[in-house]
Amino acid sequence: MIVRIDYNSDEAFYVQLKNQIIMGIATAEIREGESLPSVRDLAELIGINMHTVNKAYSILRQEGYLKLDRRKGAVVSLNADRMRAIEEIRFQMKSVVAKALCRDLGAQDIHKILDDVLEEFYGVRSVEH
Amino acid sequence: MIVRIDYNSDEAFYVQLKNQIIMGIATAEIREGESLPSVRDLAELIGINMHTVNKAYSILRQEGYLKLDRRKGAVVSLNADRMRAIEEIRFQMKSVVAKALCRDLGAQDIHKILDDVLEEFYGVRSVEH
DNA sequence: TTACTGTTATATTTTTTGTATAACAAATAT
DNA sequence: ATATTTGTTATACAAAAAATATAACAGTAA
Repeated sequence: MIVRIDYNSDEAFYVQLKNQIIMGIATAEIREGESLPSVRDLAELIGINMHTVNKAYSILRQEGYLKLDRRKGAVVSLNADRMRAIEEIRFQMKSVVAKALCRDLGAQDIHKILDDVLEEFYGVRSVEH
Repeated sequence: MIVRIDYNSDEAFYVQLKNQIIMGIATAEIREGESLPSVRDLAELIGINMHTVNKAYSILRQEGYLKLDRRKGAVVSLNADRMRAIEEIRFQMKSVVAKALCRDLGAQDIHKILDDVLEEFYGVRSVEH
């Protein structure tokens, strides 16, 4: 699992980390049941504070991506409220579509972009989800 | 143009405002050449500070959604670098797709969501873009 | 003139973010 | 049993971002 923090980004460290872990789960780099590095290890690995990693992990648990266990550490466990998750996805999709429409992209154009991104993901994924 | 600030959101006021204006342009509630309320008016209308509105307007200009004119105020003017805009759209689309894949949504499911959102937009739009 | 535009400057307060040090309880390993 | 490692919590602090407040300027329009 490759994690890279962009110090020049306008996104907070914990947000970048959170999103990259979601990417890792989506691409099956990290699979359900597997553990992530401990908060201390990952913090030292990427050169940030322990509590920043802990914040990302906590939010990922709250949003239903992880299960935090003292025994095994942070384990991928996708048991979120699926309805709530899809609502959030719709909300974000709406934002993307709005920007696309502003640039005079049509429905076909946006579907094409979605297909490109999907292909990018499927190409990376080692096993079907 | 309806603008609504969610005080409980984790998004900054100026980000919420920025996104809602983009939505307004996408749905053609505000059309190219039309003016938005002045920074002072909009600030008072939604109950936030003038500078917060000004920040949203400035960023929207920088990202190529508005043209700011002392005469006419903030005018919708979509003359952004299209390549750059589409890159940004792809980046955000990638984030959406990642979350969707984590919830075991397939390509068809995501295309369906996209279609729903598009229909929502087209339904609202008074004239073709 | 008078009033309105975006814009800039300055200052202050509040919130968020990131870091630092420390400790606790549960589980694991040696 | 001892030592180590887990997530977790608490506290404190510094830095940055966000939001507000007041004021002023230059261009425009009625």
